[in-house]
Amino acid sequence: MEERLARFKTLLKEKGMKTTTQRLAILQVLLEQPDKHFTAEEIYELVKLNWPDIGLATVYRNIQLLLELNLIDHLNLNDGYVRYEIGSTNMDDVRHHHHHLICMECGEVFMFEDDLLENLEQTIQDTLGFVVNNHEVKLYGRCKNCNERTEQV
Amino acid sequence: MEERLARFKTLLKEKGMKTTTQRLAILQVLLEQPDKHFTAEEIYELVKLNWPDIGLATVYRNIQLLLELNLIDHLNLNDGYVRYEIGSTNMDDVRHHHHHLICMECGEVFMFEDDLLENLEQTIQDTLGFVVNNHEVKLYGRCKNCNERTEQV
DNA sequence: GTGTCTGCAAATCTTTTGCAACAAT
DNA sequence: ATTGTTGCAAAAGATTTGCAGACAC
Repeated sequence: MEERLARFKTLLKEKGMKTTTQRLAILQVLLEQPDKHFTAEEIYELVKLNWPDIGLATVYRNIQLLLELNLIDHLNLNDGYVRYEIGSTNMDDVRHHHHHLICMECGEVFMFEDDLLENLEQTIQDTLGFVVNNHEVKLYGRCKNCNERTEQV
Repeated sequence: MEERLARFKTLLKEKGMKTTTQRLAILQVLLEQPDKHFTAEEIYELVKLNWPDIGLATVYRNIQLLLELNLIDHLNLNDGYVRYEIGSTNMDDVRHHHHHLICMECGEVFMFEDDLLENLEQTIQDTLGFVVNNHEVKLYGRCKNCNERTEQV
């Protein structure tokens, strides 16, 4: 957790950018709950708890920065908000493909890791000449809790 | 192609809704180019060619309707627009899972059919109790054309 | 004729941008 | 001291909504 903050500071220095309290606070919020998917507004509210003077525009600008530095990923659930979560790429550049299970009943989002698509990607490359760099998988359905609740009726 | 229009009219009648020229024109645009992914604005422009008085709000309202009737699907490329395409569910309720290959160089979107995820869905159901109804897969990379163009440099 | 639908304009809502003050190096 | 960054307010841009007139049935 701390290594990510340190890495962030290094990256900023390399790019001639400044290490501000707001920047660190925003990344910290994402780091603290790695399985959450926050909207910009939610990040704003959380940072405000410790830093009441932060502006929403600052949150947006720094989310953009964190995306460019590949420290966070974005997730679109098609509900009008873009959500953000701590990135999946480690320092050793091993990308853990994690995907999302979205419950259509309660809206909860679960994550799971899987590299099953690698065969498919090779097939696509061989047959279509399309080289796949990254993928995004979302599975929609009903989660365990919601299923159990229904069964009891 | 015509059967879809007929089906649309039937569905409208069943719901006590009216068959308007605008509604048919919008669906027609989507039907005519099933491998395109139009934004609302693009649909609006295309319908205007034959029906210059249509309003953008009407396009949005009827896209919503077509989504609810499951006649079209939406696609989000994270560029600020939602795109729409003719749905994948046939009259016989067989869902052809088609996914999207998005070229990060030229922006072109290709489609491919695949049901490889069915094993995975069963595994998820068995291990997590999450029942998957639908899925969305996007693969990002570089298309054949863009790869060939680079090789020649 | 009745009730839905349309086009227009205004409103909404998320995200971006301009700018003067401010803070990090 | 210099230059990037912030907070605020205004702008932008996609989508939605209210309403009076128009159209389908």
